[in-house]
Amino acid sequence: MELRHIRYFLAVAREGNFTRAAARIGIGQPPLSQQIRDLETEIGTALFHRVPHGAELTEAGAAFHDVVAQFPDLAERAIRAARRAGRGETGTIRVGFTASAAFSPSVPGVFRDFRRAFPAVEMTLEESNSAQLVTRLKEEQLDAVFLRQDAIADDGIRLHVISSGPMVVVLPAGHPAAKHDKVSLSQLRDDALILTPRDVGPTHYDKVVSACRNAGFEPQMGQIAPQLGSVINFVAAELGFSLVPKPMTQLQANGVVYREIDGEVPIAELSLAYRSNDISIALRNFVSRTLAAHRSFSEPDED
Amino acid sequence: MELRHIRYFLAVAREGNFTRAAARIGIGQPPLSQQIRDLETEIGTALFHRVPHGAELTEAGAAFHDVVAQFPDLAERAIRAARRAGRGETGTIRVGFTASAAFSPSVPGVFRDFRRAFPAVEMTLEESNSAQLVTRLKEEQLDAVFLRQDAIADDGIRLHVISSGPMVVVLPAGHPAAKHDKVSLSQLRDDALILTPRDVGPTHYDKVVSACRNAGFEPQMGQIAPQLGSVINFVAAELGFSLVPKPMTQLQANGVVYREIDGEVPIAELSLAYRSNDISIALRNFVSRTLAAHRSFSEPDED
DNA sequence: AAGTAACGGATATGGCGCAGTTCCATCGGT
DNA sequence: ACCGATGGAACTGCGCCATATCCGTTACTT
Repeated sequence: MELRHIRYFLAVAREGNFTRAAARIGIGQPPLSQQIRDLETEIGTALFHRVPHGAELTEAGAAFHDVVAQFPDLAERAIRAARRAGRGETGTIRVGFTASAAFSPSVPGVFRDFRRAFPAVEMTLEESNSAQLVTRLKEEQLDAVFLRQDAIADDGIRLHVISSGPMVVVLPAGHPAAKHDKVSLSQLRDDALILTPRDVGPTHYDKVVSACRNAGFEPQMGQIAPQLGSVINFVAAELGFSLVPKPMTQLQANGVVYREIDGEVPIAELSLAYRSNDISIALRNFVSRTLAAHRSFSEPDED
Repeated sequence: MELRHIRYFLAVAREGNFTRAAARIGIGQPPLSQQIRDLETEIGTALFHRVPHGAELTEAGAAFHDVVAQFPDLAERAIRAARRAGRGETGTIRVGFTASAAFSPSVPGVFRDFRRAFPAVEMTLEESNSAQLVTRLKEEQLDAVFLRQDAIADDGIRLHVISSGPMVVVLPAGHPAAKHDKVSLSQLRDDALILTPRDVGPTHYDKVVSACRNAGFEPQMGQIAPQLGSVINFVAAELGFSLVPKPMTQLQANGVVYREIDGEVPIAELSLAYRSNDISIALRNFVSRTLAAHRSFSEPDED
């Protein structure tokens, strides 16, 4: 028995007449009659009761019909499912991001854009710190991560810098330097520097420490902030200052101000990282859309 | 796409290897490779990722597999359903019977036997009087009926007498004639005769009246009993006597005795009636089993 | 009532395309 | 170098479809 037999059977059942069914199918009435006869021989019982004006289903035919009626739709569904999967329109991708990446204007835009383009792809999001994101990426617990890092020392991971921008100073509102639109880092040589632990975000840590050294002073390490939100809170508590990527200015708090840096400005990169092997089609779509989106608005360079 | 393609696809998916799959199917590896290639061309996306040691499903292949994996079982189920229906192993039959038919030893046995032989046939049972059963049979509300009638004047209905037996007298325990093992009907010439209305069971009615006339007296019509159970109750109330088929003796009541008839004994037939056109296979099976069962124990004639 | 036409299914025959066989080349892994 | 696996090419046989025709039933006309 083939799907052809089922299609022919259903056509006759629907028309109640071999001749009309044959016309609808696009073959002649004699081969249709023969194909149904072959099917009845294979099954071993008549499916149609031939009458002068056509044919009616027998009880066996009705029982057969009850099961096979769904075949055409199922066959169509199987083909559509394969096609959609082949285009990456279905599947799952697990994306991680750091807190500061989330404040980037483009990252939420990428999520929104991708959901709209591929609503049937299940995209799960997970916020964590850079080090943990990289670990989970390597352990195949995540498929892609946005993080503020411009390199990952692992051949199995691809990393694209998708945007970059200046860092800014975040300091207490009552700080003398807060009166100025721009702040020279050297003005802060006597203040404590608040950072997240180096092991959770080494790239950011090292860039901030280098910026201070380039401004001529060794930073006095202040309170260690467990996460980014804590950095802002500690600054509000007048425990010191910090440097953050400019998009962080969205995170407003009482007693906190952001100021541009007068002098050499450290740059914060935003990157997309993913494993180089075993990329799903959905992930491939996600990466290419993300890179395309950032090519369109990351040129020319912002500063 | 045909079921052949699906069978081939599932075989490769299962084996992870075209050569082994071909061996399992019973064709060569090259035609299998070509058939899968044809399927992939029709769908428009690769279903397998060819690797040195065989083949793995792509995401499209996995999505396709999720839907088509059920096809072989569904195809088998359709064929089996058709075959069962063709053998009358499924379907519905609606059987009616009179109260006194139910007291026949064989009728419940027929129901039990048929249910065991064809558990998937839905058999519904309905008790009613003869006239109503015949009406419902003609109106296609019932498929077969057991009734105490030896003829039905309707060419569209087939009737088989499946058993017959003597009637017995039912009279009050205190009746003078109750002292004897056998009772001559003429002993009851002065007693009232209790019967169900003629229009609900004309055959029984006429046979009883004839029996009285053959015994030399015109019966005095007593209380009209709306149904058979009422007949026994009225006799218990000493309102008169009646004649019933012998199996009715199972219905015992205080103050009631059954006595065989001394002299010419009227006979009660039990018949199976059904329409002669449009017989379902399940009904055909039911009728043939009922007739076979009664041929085995209705010979020799009981009396 | 008889003859004729129309409708519908089934049988017979021939041809073309497809599925399967056989042989062999290529590639990757051991 | 050898082995296992896939895929290409040539060939063959079978199955599906088209065409012609027959048979049975029903409806219509005379």
